[in-house]
Amino acid sequence: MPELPEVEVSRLGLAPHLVGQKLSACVARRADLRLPIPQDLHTRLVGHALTAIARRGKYLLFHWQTAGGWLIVHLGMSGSLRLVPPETPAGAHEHFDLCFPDTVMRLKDPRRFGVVLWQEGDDPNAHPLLAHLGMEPLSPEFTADWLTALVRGGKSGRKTPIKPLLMDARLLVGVGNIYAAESLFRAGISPLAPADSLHAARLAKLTTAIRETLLEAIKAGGSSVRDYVHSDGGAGSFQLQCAVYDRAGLPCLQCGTPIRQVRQAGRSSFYCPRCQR
DNA sequence: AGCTCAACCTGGCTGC
DNA sequence: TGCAGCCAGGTTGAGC
Repeated sequence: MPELPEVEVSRLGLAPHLVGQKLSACVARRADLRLPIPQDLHTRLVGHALTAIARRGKYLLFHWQTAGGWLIVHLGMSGSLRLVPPETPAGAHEHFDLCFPDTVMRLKDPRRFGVVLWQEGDDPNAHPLLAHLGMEPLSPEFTADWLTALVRGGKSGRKTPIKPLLMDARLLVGVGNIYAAESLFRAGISPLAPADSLHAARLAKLTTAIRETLLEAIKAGGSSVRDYVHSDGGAGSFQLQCAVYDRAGLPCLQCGTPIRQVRQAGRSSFYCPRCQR
């Protein structure tokens, strides 16, 4: 589930309940997810108050100022976080807890592609997994000029299809398979279009489309933030209507042409062959 | 340098 | 009903 909007919605839902609270326990029910879970988190963090929850790309960053570092959480493909009452028994695939006096933040991740890490010091971006991350699409620096320079970059421009380029976290963070597809539809650009074949005006449109798609998804999730964080069902509560993603063979909402599905860089892409060129 | 692909896991759906 | 096969919202490192 988790692309940038889902991570941001989680952050918005968790922060009011957790920031300022003192940690009473930290529980890891297994030694690793995609990577090992640091074993000394309990010792490091118990008794310290959570200072803030930030986000970089799809990473959630829990700042512990008095403990002198950051707890880094990535939800992978199947991860979700929710708040449960203390003493709630952990169910299947619920691998990690941050326990506070009044509530427990519980990480569930069936596929275990997620990550729980510790970064010492003031700068979470010093962590090797964060150090090479690209542009934040919701930052003011994400502009048509930036994207144009990116696709024109290198010796001869980037020939790669635009969709895998958008999903390359070293270039641009937070845009996964769903939002790449939806943004390209909104911009009227085929996912197959070679990146450097797109003129500035179309890239400007794409920049806007990406920002708007992400913001609308956050807003849609935001209206149900409490449900998301508190519900047992968890991740299902996002209301965003997809125009193309997972709609292979169904009529385009704009022109009625059947939505086409192709494979790019090992991932499914969905697009309208008439609306997107 | 730039791009594609396999691998990491489990669960859910489809089709025989 | 059972089971094999395939697919899934991410990321990394290897290989071409």
